[in-house]
Amino acid sequence: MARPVAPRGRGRERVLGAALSLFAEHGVSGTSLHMIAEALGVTKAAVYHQFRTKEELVLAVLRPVGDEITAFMDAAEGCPDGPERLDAVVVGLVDLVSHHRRLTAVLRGDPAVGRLMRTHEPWRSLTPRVARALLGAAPDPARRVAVSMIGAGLMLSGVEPQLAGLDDATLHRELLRSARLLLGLPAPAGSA
Amino acid sequence: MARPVAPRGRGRERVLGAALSLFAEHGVSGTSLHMIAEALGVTKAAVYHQFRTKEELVLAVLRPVGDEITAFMDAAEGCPDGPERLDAVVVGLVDLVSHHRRLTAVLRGDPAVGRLMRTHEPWRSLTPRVARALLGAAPDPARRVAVSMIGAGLMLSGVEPQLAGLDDATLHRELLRSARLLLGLPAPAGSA
DNA sequence: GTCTATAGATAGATAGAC
DNA sequence: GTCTATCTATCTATAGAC
Repeated sequence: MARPVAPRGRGRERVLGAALSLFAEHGVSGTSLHMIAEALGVTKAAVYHQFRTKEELVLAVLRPVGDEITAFMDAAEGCPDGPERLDAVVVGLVDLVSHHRRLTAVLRGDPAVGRLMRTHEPWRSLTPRVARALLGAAPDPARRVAVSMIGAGLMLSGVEPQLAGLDDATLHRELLRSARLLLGLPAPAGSA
Repeated sequence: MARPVAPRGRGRERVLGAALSLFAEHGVSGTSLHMIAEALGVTKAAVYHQFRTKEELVLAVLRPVGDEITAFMDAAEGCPDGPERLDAVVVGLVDLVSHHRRLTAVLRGDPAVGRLMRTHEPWRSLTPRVARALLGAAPDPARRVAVSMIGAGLMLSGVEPQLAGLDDATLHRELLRSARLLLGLPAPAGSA
């Protein structure tokens, strides 16, 4: 409709890349538009040409993660409730962290991002869906704590210096093992 | 020595309490001295009378946690290296989180605090001590991931909404169970 | 698409009166 | 110990030239 076909050229992607790097290092609140512009060798005004507000920029940075979560949640909710669906969600989250190691860390940690996610789609509806899938219908305290630890551990693993040396495949394998262990999920038949 | 006996009166404690609440809700970077002063019904200048800089205030807020970590690390390092020492450190950390539920969340998450801890004592020397005790001499990837998940899970549990309803004792029990599970530590004989 | 320039708000921090 | 007042720097955001 009113949306011009190609508002997202090369410039837009460059801004998103620089913003992600700086968000991961300094947090969203600790990153100014001046810092982003400086990293690109341009001025703030050039960044504002691509994104009308900082909020819009943050949401654009987070968007690939939201898309991927939506995709695997749609798929997981296709199978009946139970351990299989739970495992599918866990695998989806671990895939996500492996694909976007620095990006996922932006989600947790900064309360400003948390507020953004509580007020904007797709996060507003996505967050409860994921929580519900992991917790089940009537979670006991043990399950609540396990889910909390998995969420925190997955999201912060992208910026944990101790894990920086691990390659994606190793990180994926060990995160999945730990998450399944916490949830009491058996390793599937095909795994080593 | 040169330290006057009572620089820390009631006013100082009030500032620390308000700062902690706001740090836990908005993060350190997201909390201004104006917000702290407003919560106390005073002006910024009154806060600056108690703490010369924001950095000094943040370090003062974190101090009780540093003291407690120092104490249990000193005790744990008294016993020989091995599963017993490891378990002692884990118990110390879980105790800590239960004692200072909101406070521990300030430690992780905000990169500004991370930088502060890398440059100021006791954190500068304390952080590697804890990491070394949890990781052991030659940690494999599995151990690294488990330790990372424990660290993230413990520290963020204080602000996780899903856990807000749990009382301290329940939180303590379940965090300890999960942490031991991840590390392959057997529950001690006396536990239920 | 990028720039200069600037507005308006707010940050951390200080000076000095009471 | 708290205040008013102020400084300086930086923040988000906008206007308008090139």
